[in-house]
Amino acid sequence: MARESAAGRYNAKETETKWQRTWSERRVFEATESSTRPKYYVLEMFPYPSGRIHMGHVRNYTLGDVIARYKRAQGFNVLHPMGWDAFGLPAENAARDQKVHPARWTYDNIAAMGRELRSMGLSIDWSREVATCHPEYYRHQQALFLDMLAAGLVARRKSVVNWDPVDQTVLANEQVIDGRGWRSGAPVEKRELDQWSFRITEYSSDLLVSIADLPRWPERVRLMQENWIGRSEGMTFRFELAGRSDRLEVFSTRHDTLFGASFCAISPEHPLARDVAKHDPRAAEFIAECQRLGTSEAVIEQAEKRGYDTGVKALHPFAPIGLPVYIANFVLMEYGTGAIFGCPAHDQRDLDFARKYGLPVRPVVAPSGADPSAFLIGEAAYDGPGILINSQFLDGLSIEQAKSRMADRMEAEGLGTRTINFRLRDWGVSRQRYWGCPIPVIHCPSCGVVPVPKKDLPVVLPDDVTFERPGNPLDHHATWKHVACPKCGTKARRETDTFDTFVDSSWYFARFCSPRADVPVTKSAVDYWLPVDQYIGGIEHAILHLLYSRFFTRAMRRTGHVSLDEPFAGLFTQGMVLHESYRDEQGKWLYPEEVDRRDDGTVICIATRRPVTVGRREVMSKSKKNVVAPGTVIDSYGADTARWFILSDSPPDRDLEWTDAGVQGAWRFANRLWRMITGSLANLPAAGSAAPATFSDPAVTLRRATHRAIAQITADLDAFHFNGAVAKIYQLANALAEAPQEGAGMAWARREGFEMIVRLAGPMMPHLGEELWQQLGQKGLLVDTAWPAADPALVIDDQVTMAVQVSGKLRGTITVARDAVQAVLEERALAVDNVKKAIDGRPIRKVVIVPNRIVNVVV
RNA sequence: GCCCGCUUGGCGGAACGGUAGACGCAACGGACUUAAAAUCCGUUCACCGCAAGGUGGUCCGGGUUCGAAUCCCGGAGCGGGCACCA
Repeated sequence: MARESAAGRYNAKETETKWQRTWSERRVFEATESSTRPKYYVLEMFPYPSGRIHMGHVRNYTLGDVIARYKRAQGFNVLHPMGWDAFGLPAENAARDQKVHPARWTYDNIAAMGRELRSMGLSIDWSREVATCHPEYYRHQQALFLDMLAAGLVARRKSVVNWDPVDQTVLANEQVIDGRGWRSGAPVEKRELDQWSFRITEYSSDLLVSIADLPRWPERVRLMQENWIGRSEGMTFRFELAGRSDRLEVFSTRHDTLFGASFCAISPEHPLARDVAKHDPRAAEFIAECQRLGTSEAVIEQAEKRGYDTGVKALHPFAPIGLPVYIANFVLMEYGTGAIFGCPAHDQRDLDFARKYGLPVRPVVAPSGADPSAFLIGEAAYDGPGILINSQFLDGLSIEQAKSRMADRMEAEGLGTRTINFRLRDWGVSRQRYWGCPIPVIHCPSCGVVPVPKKDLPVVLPDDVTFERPGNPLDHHATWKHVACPKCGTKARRETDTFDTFVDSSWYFARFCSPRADVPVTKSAVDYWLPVDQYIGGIEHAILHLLYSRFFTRAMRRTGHVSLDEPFAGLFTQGMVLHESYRDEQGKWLYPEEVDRRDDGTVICIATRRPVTVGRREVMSKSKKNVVAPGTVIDSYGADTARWFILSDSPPDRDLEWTDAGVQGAWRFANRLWRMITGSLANLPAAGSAAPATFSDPAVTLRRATHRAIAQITADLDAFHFNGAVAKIYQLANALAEAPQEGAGMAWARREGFEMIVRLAGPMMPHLGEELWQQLGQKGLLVDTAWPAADPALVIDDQVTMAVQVSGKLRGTITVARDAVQAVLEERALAVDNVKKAIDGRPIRKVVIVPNRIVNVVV
C-alpha cells in the first residue's frame, strides 16, 4: 500500500537502491588522512550483533549520520566508521540452546545486520569495519594488555563472583534472579576467585578532575561519573578490640561524630568476621546468609538491613566505652576498609539499625540555637549543620572545626590519618567464559605468571569446544590450555579466563583510525583522527563504558600508543524507543501487526476479532512483543521515511514513541516534497541562472522564509535540535506551497527555495535529497555540495510585533520598526484600547522593555 | 536503598526568565471523485461570550521576579545506572 508504483509517485525502493550504489561505487564515504580540510570524527556506539537491528539502532545511527553528513557538507574531512561488539554472553546462550557454534552464530548475525544497516543509507566508511571477535582485532587487544601488564597497570587479586553450585558456573548479575541461578534455580553463593584487574583506581583523581575538560558532554553524565568515582575526604583510624590483639580499621567522613558512636559494623567478607565465624557457628550461618544475596550492589542495598553481634567490643579511643561489633549485610568490603562505626543520631541508616537492635542514640551535633539537653532524635537522624555537644574536646565547635580538631588529635596520637577515599574500585576483567578475548598469560609452576611473548600472539580461541558441560569450555578443552612455559619450557597452563567485553569496546574507536595496521594503532592515524569529535549512544552507557574508555585511553597513552587522555570530546546521549503494548483477553502479548485499530478507536486482534487491551508505552522488548522491525518499515516506506520520522517528533535525548501514524506522516511529507518539486520543474529557470534585478513583494517574502530557514536549521543542527530542524523544513515547505507562481523574480525565488529545502533536508533524507538534486538539474552529488549560507539581509525583519503587557498580563500587541526607542514604544503601547482599559486610570509605576519583544506597563 | 534524569492540549512536542501550545499526528467540517484512496482548504487547550473580549491553564504545594513551563525549596509519578547484559 505504501509503495506507489503509479507514474509520478516517488519510488523510494528504487531510488534508495540507486543512490546507495552510487555512493558505494564512487567510494564517497571512505576517509583518508591526506586532506587539507579539518578532520571530524563521528562515532556511534557499535552494536552487539544480536541478529536483527532494532529501532534503538536505527535511531542511534540516524542521529550520527545526520551529523556526519552535515559536517561533511560544512567542509570537514569526516571519519564515520562502523564495527561489531561481537563477544558476549548471548552467543554462548545460543550455543547452548540452539546447538550452534558462537562464532557461526555471531558471523551470521553480523552479515544479516550489516545488510540491514546498509539499507539505511548511512554515510559509513565500510572499508574500516572491524569485529571484536576476529583474531585480527583481539590480537592487538592482547598486545595492549601485555603492554599494560609491563607498565604496572594490571593486578592479580581475589574478587568475588556469583557462583551457581549446581551448574558449577559463574553467573552474571542478570543471571541471578531473586538470589537463585536463572537455569538451575539453586541459591547462589559468593565465591572468591583469583582474577585479573586493571588498576583504574590509579587514575581515580585524574578521571575525576578531567571531567572538567569535557564541556561537550551532557551535564548529567558528568555528574553521574563524578558520583561514581566518589571522592570523599575523611579519616582512616583504628579501634583497639577488647581481649584481642588485632585492631579494627575504619574509614569515616563523619569522624566529628565519634562521640556519638554506638556500634561498629563490618562486612561479611571482613577478616574479623571470618575469624569470629571460625568458632561461632551462628556467625558463620549469618555470613552464609549474606553470601546468598549475590554480588549485586542494588540487591544488597535493597535487602533488609541486618546485623549479627559478634560479641567483640571495639574500644572508643577517647571514652571508656566498648562498642559492639556487628557483622552487617549492608557494609561493602570493597569500599573504604570494609568497616564503619555507626552514629545513629546523625545517619539515617545507622539510626534504623540502632532502633532495630536496641543500641543507644546519642546526639552529638545540635542545630545552633537548640538547647543541647533538650535536643533529641526521634524517627529522623539529624544530618544538618550545627554545633558539637556531648563530645569532650569538640564541644562548641562547628562540624568542620570538629573534623579538623579530631583529625589533628588522632594524627598526633598515632591513631589514624586524614584520608582521601574513592568509591571507584579496580576493574575486574577476568571472565570464566568461552566467547571472549583470551587473556594472554601462562601459569608456570616454577616461573609463576608468564606473559605470552608478543611474537606468539594472537592466542586464538579453539573452535572445537562443547557447551554440554557446565563451566568454562576453555577449561574443559582437552589440549588448548596445556603449553610449555615460554621462560623455562616446563609444562604450564594457559590462562583460561577471557576478558570482560567492556575491554573490547574500550579502544575500538582508536582501532578505527588504522583498522588494518599490524600494531594496535598507527600513531600518525590516531594523532590525526582522535579524539572522537562526536560520540553518540544510549544513556545506559553513561558510566561504565565511558569511564573504562577514558581509563583505557590513559593506559594507551602511558604505554605509548596514543598522545591524549580523553577519547570523546563531544558526547550525545539519545533516549530510547518506545511502543504501545497489546494483550488479548487471556493476557497474552500480541505483536503490533497482530492487532487492528478500528475507526471507533477500539483495538482488536486480527485473528480472533476479539478486543485487545492497549498497554502504556514502554521500551520495545521482545518479551512484551511491542517491537517494530526496522526492516519491515524500510521495505514498505524506505529508509528516508524511517529516518525522517525518527528525527521529526521527539528531541533526540528524550524517549521516542514509535507510531504508525507518525511514520505515515513522514511518508506523506517525502511524497509532498517530491510532488512539489518535480511538479514545478517546467516553470523554473535553469539551474545556475543569475538572480533577477527585481523581486515582487511575495518573492521577497518567500526568499525571507528560505533564508530564515537556512539560518534556523543550521542553528538547530548545531544544537542537536533535529526535531526543530524538521519543523522548520515543514515551515519552508508550507511557504513554498503558499507562494504564488507569478510575479517579478518569483520563479527564481522558488528555485532558490526548492534547492535550499533539498540541501537542508539532505542529511536527514539523503536518498530523496540526492534524487531531487539531480531532478533540479544539478550535475554533482548532493553529498559533495557545500552547506548553504543565509543572506543576513534576508534573515532579519525590519518590522517586529511586540507584546504589550499590563503588570505582566498580555493585553495586546503592536507592530513597530525594529529597535524602536523607548518613547515611541511607550506611546504606541499606551494607545492600545485594551491596554488603556486594563490600566483603568491607575498610575504607572514603571515600564519594562525587552527590546523587540515586550513592553510591560507596571501599575 | 543510593546516584542521575524526565513530567506542557486527545497524542509527539515548541518556547535566550518575556505573546504558552511553533511544527507534526489524530479528530471534525468542507472541496475534488460514480466511489474509495491520494490530494487540497478550514477548525481544534478548557470555560464564559453573538462578538470584541474575559477567566483559568505547563505533575502537586510553596517561594523569588514587573514577568516563571523555565530559577529556588518541598513532594508525587515514571524512567536510566548500581561494577559479570551490552
